[in-house]
Amino acid sequence: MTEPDNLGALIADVSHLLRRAFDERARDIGVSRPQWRVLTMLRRHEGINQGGLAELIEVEPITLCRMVDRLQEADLVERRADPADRRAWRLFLTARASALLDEMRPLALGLFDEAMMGLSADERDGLIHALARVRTNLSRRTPQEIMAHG
Amino acid sequence: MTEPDNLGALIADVSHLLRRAFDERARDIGVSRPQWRVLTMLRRHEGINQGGLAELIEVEPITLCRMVDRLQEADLVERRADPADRRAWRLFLTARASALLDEMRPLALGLFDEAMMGLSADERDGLIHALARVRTNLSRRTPQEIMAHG
DNA sequence: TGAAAATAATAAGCACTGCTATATTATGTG
DNA sequence: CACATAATATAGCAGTGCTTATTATTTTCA
Repeated sequence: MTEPDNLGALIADVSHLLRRAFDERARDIGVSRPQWRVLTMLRRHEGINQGGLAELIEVEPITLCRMVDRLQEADLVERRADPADRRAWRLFLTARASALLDEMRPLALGLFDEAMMGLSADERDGLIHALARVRTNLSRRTPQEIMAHG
Repeated sequence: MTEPDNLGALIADVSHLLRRAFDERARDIGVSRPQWRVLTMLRRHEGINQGGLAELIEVEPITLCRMVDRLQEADLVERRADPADRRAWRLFLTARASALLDEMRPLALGLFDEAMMGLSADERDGLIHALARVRTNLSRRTPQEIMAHG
């Protein structure tokens, strides 16, 4: 019964549909999926600098820089001067961002539950395990780094 | 060994990494992942009109309209007047697009193979099956439509 | 039959992703 | 001290995908 389906089309479709579904639900909150990636990663690494965070989410430093511009503009991220390195900013979530992440959490859980509807617990585990492997395969970071930081 | 990983972060990461990997490899060819979605879908439905194709790839008509603008500009898609409905365009791949899809094929297969490296045949089947289910869950189209058209 | 409703495509404009190439400033090393 | 390197930023490009509104055409039904 498995479709003779092409993994490429499948992941392209799923990622498109998931983005749409996420954005629909998050519209009132006003955060995109990539921004949410930044915020959740930052929550686990408050005080990190931009280069480090860029590496964690695997975008170019300039890309993160501009995302942070917008997140700062939206009062979600705060840049504080690094006392030890005058070139660098240290990044922090604002209170507003923490509140927003709390607000989004049930929304996200609901969405992912909806996405996995009809899959057994074993199938869900298998999916998550397989995706984690795919992530490792495509990442430029080492598996250890991913395990350790997200 | 399964990570206590959040499906949302996982799919967000995988879809980001896959986009990056795809775009890197497709750069010389000059087609983005969403454009490739349009072209491969169109190959199976030549002569369809814009509204129909928009529905198949699940974007708004205006979104597809602008994608077709660019694809037409790049000599990849041709708009022909519909003899039966003067409001509508019928869409066709150009010879250049067919050649390009042929060229991309091994590239895409290689990428997806790299993405699934280390997964057994059973795990790959499971992944594809689970993703197909997720796609159905998130789609606005009926499962029958998806099965029938892609 | 002829006015109203629906449909196909598009225009204008917004916010965003993510990139390359380059510049600025600061740090560290031989 | 000079030079390489690092952290960030500016400018500009091409693209996604949306909302709202407009034009032309076709369909519906009173």
